Amino acid sequence: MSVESIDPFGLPRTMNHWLMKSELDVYPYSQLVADGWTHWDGVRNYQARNMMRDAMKVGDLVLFYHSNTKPPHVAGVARITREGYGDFTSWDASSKYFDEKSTAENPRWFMVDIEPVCELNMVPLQDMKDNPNLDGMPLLQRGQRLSVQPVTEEQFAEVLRMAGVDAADL
DNA sequence: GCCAACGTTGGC
DNA sequence: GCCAACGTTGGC
Repeated sequence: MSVESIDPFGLPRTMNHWLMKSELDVYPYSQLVADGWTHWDGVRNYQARNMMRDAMKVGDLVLFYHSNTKPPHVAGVARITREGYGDFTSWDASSKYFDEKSTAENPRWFMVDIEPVCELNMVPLQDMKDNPNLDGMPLLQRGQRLSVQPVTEEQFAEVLRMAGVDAADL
């Protein structure tokens, strides 16, 4: 079964699901709620960039994951509100994410905008590892460090179920 | 604090 | 194009 939405041309398409990592003490989910929306800047990994530039679509849902905390956990759901565009911090010389090879005319790095959808009861990493329904989820693979990852619709729904939420209610 | 995994850099 | 050195990520 696939979730469909309507694209600007009125054609149905399959919606994608994602997981995005944020360090709890850098940008927690509560900050996203307080801000209302944010641009997801500072990603400097080509695989992650390619997903943001090419694959993330408005309306796609995101598991918001807190890394570098005990326990690491999924904290909420977010939604893509703007598709990939040049990460302006990459051509801002005063930014720690500055990259001299990136310009506004020819961006090397991309970002998307997201907004909060709902906070979740914490779903700890260990609980996801212990759940056989999540076998194969990229986050749980050994050595997986990507800060932006795809998840299947089934995996997305299962994580929400673990938090006591029905994905169909979003 | 440790360290495994992995990406990037740069000499050759 | 290879690969050693180095830096980062991120769980533990």
